Amino acid sequence: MSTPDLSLDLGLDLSLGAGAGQREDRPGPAARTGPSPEELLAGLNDPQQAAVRHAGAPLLVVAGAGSGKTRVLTRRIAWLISERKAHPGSILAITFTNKAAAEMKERVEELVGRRARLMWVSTFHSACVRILRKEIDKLGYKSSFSIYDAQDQKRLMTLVIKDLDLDPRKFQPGPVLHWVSNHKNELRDHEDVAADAKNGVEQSYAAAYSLYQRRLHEANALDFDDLIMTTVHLMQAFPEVRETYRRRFRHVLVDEYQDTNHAQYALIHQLCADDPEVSEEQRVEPAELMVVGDADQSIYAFRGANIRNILDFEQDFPDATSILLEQNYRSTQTILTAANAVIGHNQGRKDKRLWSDAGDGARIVGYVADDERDEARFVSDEIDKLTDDGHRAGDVAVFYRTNAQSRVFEEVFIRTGQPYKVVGGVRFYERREVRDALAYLRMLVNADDSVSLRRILNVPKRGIGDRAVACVNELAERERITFWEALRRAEDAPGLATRSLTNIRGFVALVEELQAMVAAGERADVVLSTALDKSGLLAELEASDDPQDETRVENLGELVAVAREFSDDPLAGPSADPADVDADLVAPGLADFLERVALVADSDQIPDDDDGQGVVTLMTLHTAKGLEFPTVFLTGLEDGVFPHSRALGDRTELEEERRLAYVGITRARERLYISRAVVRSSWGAPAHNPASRFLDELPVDLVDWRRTEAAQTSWGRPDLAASSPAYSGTGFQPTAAGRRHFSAAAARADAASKSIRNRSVPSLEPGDRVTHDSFGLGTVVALEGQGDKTIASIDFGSGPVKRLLLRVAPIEKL
DNA sequence: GCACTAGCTTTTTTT
DNA sequence: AAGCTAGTGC
Repeated sequence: MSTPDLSLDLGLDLSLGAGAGQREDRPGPAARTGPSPEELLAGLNDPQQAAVRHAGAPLLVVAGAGSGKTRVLTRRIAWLISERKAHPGSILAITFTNKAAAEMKERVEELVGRRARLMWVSTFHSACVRILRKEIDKLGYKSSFSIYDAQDQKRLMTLVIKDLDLDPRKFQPGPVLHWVSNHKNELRDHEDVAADAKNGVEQSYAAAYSLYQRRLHEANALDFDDLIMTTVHLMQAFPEVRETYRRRFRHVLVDEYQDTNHAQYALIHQLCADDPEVSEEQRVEPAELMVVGDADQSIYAFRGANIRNILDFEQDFPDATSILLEQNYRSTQTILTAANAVIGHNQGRKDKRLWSDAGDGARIVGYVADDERDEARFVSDEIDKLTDDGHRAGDVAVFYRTNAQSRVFEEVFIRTGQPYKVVGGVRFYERREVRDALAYLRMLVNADDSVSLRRILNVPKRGIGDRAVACVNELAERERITFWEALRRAEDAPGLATRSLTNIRGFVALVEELQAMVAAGERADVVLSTALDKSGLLAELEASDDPQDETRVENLGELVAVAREFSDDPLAGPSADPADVDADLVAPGLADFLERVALVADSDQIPDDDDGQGVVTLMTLHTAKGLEFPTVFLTGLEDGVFPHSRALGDRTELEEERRLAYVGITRARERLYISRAVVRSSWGAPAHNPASRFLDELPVDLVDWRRTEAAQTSWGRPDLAASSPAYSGTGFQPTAAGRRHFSAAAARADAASKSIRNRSVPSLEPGDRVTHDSFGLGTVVALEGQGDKTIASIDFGSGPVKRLLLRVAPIEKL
């Protein structure tokens, strides 16, 4: 098997050319001599140096939070290239996000120069797509395959369940897909699963898996899990493909190894373990493997990550050695002690204690809020104080367990004028109009993509309804052709109305015109704007008087801008192997753009730290992984919220929540704030949540409680609040989550409601002037409800009229 | 074929 | 609180 890639870089790699180091336009990175060994090891402690220098046997680096693993990874790659003369094209580094990949590449490039671009630094998914684009024709797919995300999967699975006539109450697309996903992560295809089905229910699930997979294939599409599973199956089925990549990648590095699932493990194993199918004389030394991870930060078991991969590394790869990094360079000792204390409550973990010589630093600040709004106000006030003291807002992050919790922070931050950015949540690429636009593009690249095709067939409305679709579908099935082919031959469709036929012809003409543009290699942004224009999608939204559609038009404009930027970026194409001859010369195409869009992660959207003051970043704890901030607010520490209610009854899930807490705490460099709300409205109704059990696991003396429950509930009579009789039925419903803590929760709730009742509800009338603790001066517009359920609508001048529950709102009548 | 509505599920975390 | 489905009336 040849290794063509390795010889192709010379034309590109200016830094190897004679005298290239003298070029004055690009100082530093491309320096001729490259870094000295001393430079590459500078500032690293002993175990870090050992990890950089290690050669030979598989290596596990157990890297505690903040122990400098990114540095170790980048230095090691630079070391491989510059000291061990590894060819950059022979290095495969797997990171958890695209952003991490880009940063790592950049840093290595700073160290060893431009030829670093030949490395593969990417996520598992991107790397697999890259391989599949080249090889998947061997499995009967076309290289232009679509990548289906959760929404596409759901749509397809819904159709499958319907087609199989399964009881929709017993078989919902969500759970079925989850089940399918688990099997794919275990590398079990639909045939394996069908063979093992033990009862009727399992047979139905297996049948759904089967048909779902067939539909995917017909649509020339793969879902997220397929990307990994198919790559592994490809290598298993085609030894020559396996050998190509085994020969090519001499060094494989995997970050966040604790979050790999079985399929990802198998992929690594294919590349880095001995190949039993190859005879002695043909045998190639397997690639050198280094994996980096921390079992205490494993937080993705819910999507198939297998913590055993890291725990069993030494058994899985014979001769493996491991290195432990315990010194933390990020946080104060106070923060680390807190983190150690919490994670110490997990059972059966390898003991590991982070330490720092950065000093104790400030105590952790705690706050018990009345409700989630009060909590957000506290956070906002504290950020205010911090920025007054000269801290940058960009150094502050607010973490929460679920995306829905971002809402209150947004509302309060808008009020207080605190600039912020929410990472993740309702994602840009998941908005309806954006998905419509992308569906056009996807079916232009891959006309078999029936999910996309069906999505846009009648968007905007062009008079092709269910009836017409059914007729065309019938034709497609009868003639065993794709839905798109059937559309083109719509005149053969049985029972199709003339009117529908005309409309379909119009649609087909539109698509063919756009396809011709794509075939001619037109830029992604140009194809996109033409599609928006000629389809009438944009016109329909512009003509609408729904105010939401205005935003939609803006979003589409934004999408065109993203596409333009992408098309202008010569390094953008993620699917192009940088070692391929002309990869550097060919502008990224429409397919590359779609791929980028399909594989973006939330954390890829984190704003770059520009030199200004920056803005506060809001995100879930999961998204926060791998990041660090000088100041961190860890919010919603309530049993039922964090830990999440669905984890409360299960020890392993609870331990995963605890690891999530550990991740959250260890993101903080200098200041950590923890907070919870006594009352939190979720799903409309307010609920009383007991304190998170994780709070009890923190050493008491580390936390400076600014406000405690006693302070808020007693209203000057702490003795009474503490000893009040249990639950008095004032509308309080203990959540399922809180039931275990029933008596404590009940006592707290009772105390809380007492304090509220003790507080005077101001009697107001429309027209009254009031002040609100954070919204300021306002005018009462209307009142509804009676007694302590009274809700006042108040206009605070800026923004929409607020509806506030007087019982809890911090309002004073003027 | 389409617009409208009532009712239902949904949220845990994400590549 | 919002999006999606099924059902109904035009």
